[in-house]
Amino acid sequence: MHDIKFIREHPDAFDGGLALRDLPPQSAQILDLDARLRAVTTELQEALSKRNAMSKEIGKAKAQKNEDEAQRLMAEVEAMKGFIAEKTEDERAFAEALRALLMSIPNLPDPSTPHGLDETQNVEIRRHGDPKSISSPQDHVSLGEANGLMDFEAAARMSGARFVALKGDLARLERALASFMLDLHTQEHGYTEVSPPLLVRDEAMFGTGQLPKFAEDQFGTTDERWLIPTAEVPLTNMVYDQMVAAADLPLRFTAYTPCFRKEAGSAGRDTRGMIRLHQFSKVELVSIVPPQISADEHERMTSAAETVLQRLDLPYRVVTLCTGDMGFSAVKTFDLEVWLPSQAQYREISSCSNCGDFQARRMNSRTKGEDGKSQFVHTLNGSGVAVGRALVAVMENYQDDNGRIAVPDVLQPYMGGQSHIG
RNA sequence: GGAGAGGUGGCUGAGUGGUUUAAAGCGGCGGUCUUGAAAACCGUUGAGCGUGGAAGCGUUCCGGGGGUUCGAAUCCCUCCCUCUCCGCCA
Repeated sequence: MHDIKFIREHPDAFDGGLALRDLPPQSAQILDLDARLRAVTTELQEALSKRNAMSKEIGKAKAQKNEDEAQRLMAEVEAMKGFIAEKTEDERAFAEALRALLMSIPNLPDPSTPHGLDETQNVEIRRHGDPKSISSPQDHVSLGEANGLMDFEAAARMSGARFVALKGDLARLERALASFMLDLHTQEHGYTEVSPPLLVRDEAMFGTGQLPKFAEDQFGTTDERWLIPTAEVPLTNMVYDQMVAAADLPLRFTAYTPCFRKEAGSAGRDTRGMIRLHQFSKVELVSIVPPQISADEHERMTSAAETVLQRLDLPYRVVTLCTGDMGFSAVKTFDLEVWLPSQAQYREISSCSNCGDFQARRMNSRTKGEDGKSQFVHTLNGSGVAVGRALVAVMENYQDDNGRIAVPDVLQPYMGGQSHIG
């Protein structure tokens, strides 16, 4: 949600931000609507002011038993009713139109975000670890199915394409990964573990920006709720419509949840394996912070996510998303991409975004600044990390020539000391 | 699912048709006192929008939406949420 005052004062900067996302300028249309809204608001307020004053006179006249005067005034106010009703409706319509327009426009990129059309123009900023040389690596599907631990066919029979059933040690490895990540973030990075609702209302989805534009990507329920596409939604909405005490900030939440996505625009992409499913699990990180520290918190959060890959000894790189690849609500996004031997490339395993006050405006989540004035908080979210893809990465990077998978050292305590799978 | 009670500013909470568009308390801020602090006392303190150089003036907001009325926190309808009891249930 954009600040109309900012657009009034800096229309060129606003359109410049949209241009970075390759969107046409919209400030002129917005400001025209804003001007019409303000004109009708002024008209309405003048009429209401007059009505209120006369209503008080009626009260006085009645108290003085001056019925004739009261009747005369009542007739006069009643004559105003049509005008007030008309202007009230006009104001409502303009305000709704303006709101709908502002709601549909994505966040403005940070000046440091590189300009680009798509993921090919993301900018690598660092690498960590060297890919091991594995001769003719198998992909995770072959490894999993050979061991009888990954069953796409059973999943397809009951649920259709883009689902999987993990079994035995692989199911346990997924749980081990999640436990490891949660313990790391809660014990070393100051995050509070949350077990949140997985079904949310419209308002929550509007708050974080999935609605109104991206309804086709979401699974809705028959009672007008939505399956969460990421725990970012419930974790960020923990402060929905709240005045958060400054002393409580920053709030740092983490959760391990399933995520549900229709992948409507992804037909034909990543159809093999666990890379792109309708249901996957993820450990999410969310920070709610005072505005002035969100850039630092963004680095901190990214670093927390990186620690997961470092402890798992998985080679990865960090990229800054270009404007064309960045999500709707983000000001700036870092992606972590993990090395997948079977594809001989880095694939996204985490996305860490600073949303500035964009989501907070939508949620009406505020705090008191040092000047005592209320201000919108800043929100950040990041995967810490995607558990399904981490499972894929561990399988492929830890495979040996016989198709066995070594259990990473940090996961062995979560696997009852087991050192290999398969 | 059934019955009942509720939802008021950052928080607690009074207020059942008008002449204060929300009492009081807590919290916050400022001050007096003090070496400093605490306590006590005094003052001050909601948000949004419009208008204006500013002071100010106006307007909206008492869970959301709609209605009745000259006028609604207050009356009516509807939805949401919370609590209590009953039913069902992991």
